[in-house]
Amino acid sequence: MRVGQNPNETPGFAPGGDGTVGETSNRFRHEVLAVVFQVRGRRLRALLWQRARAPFAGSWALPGGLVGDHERLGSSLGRHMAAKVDLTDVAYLEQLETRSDVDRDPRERTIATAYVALVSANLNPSIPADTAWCHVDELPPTAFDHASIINSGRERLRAKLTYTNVGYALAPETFTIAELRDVYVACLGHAISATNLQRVLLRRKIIKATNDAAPPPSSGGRPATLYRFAERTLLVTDPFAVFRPPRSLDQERST
Amino acid sequence: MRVGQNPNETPGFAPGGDGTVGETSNRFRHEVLAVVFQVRGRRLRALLWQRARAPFAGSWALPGGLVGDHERLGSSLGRHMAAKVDLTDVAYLEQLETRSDVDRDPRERTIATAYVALVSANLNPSIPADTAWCHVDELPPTAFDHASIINSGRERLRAKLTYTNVGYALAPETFTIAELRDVYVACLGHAISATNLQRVLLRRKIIKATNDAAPPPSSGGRPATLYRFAERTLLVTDPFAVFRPPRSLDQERST
DNA sequence: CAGGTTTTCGCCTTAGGGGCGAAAACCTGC
DNA sequence: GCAGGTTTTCGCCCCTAAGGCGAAAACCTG
Repeated sequence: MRVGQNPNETPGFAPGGDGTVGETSNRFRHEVLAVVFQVRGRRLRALLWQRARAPFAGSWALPGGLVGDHERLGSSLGRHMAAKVDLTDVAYLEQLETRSDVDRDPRERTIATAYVALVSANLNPSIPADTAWCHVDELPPTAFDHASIINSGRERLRAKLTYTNVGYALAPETFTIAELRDVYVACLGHAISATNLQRVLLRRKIIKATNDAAPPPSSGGRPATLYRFAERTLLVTDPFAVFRPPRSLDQERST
Repeated sequence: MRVGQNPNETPGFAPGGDGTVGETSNRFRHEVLAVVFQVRGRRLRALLWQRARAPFAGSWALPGGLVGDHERLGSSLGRHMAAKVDLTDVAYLEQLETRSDVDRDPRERTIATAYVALVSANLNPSIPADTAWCHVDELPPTAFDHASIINSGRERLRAKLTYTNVGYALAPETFTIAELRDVYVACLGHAISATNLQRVLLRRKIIKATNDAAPPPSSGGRPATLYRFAERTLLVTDPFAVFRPPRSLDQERST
């Protein structure tokens, strides 16, 4: 699979100019942005708010804001996100990337560091009137480079879902395999066999069965076992055993 | 495998203070740093330079520098790196992460965006007198938070080496399996069977044999076939077929 | 209790990776 | 030229992870 060039990476850069021409300040506004994902109605959605003022009045933007003088990026993000969503609902947060296009903000040059945040599917946090959970496949008109950032976030989420247990941050505390499948399908964008998902996640010891079962729907059916994630901190399952330390192989780290 | 908490991630943030107290400027110095990796003498090494002036005089630091008013991060990095290494030698560049500790620079608050750069093992670029290729397992005293950044870079490199073809940026144009094995061993830090490496990389179509062979060493031995990477742009090989689109499975993306 | 529905389990197949050990292809020294 | 040493390559077999499918289990309603 060929990977699209991330607009943030610059493999073929040129030494270019001096960078320090004329009167320079070399100080920049810095903002933090959050791509807050949640699965609602079997769709992957991102939290956006509608801008009232220029630039991009009427367009939808990621929650975030300017970094304060004595703030770290993470805590600044927390401060700004608190205005849009209950912070206790954010089960996972990870730095995504930093965007530096000179004119990404038409008012003044602003460097942005984006994060990915995940909210469990069962939560329904109260959000301000100007915000909405937008289906990532049918985004409304977006402001700045936020659409591109959302796409980066989706890619990150998709990747992490396949080789880590981040699902714990998206799924409810307990869930049936069918419900978990819906979460995975929404994030990955393609069909998944519930049978396989169950076997794989069980073998990897990522989820485990509880003693409870979910009541079957009114249409009948066998009651589904409730499962839960074994750990609620990030664990990665190494793929590709070639690149794992071998079980028995003479240590060839000669000097 | 449990993953250490990245110092950059702040899962349990608190809303905290206002961030905008007293006289605020909300403008920050921003620097770019490069973790330039190369495998030399069967060891993974990073390019560092020794600081002559305070702070951290005598300690070793990553190449980089301040971002100019009209520069993007990538081009700024190119400008600064050009002072330490020939840019045409950098075969791969990728943004790593952004550090924002308030006091990571004792002089003035400086936000740093780090990149990972890879240089082919066969190259021997001329570098200034104050720089050196430092073995990542035996780093000299380092300045700022650079040691921590180098470790993040190592982790990124290790991961990407296992599920992409980035090896093309570290290995020579053509190479024997034994030479390639040495590159992988240096980066991953553990023994690897040359037999397996060959089979796996060939099956994944990441490398392919040339018609040439390398002359055997004076000690004798069968001459080794020379291989080359099939592509010299980043390709990822998906692990975990569960999370791949199924070959045949009814599209369950019901609305 | 028959028929419908949903989940779960078991069996088999396929694919990717790992470990040998033999064979191939070169060297040097006698 | 040939024996012995060295390094690479290849073939054979095993193991683990994942996928497909169908039967069985466990519920519902009428």
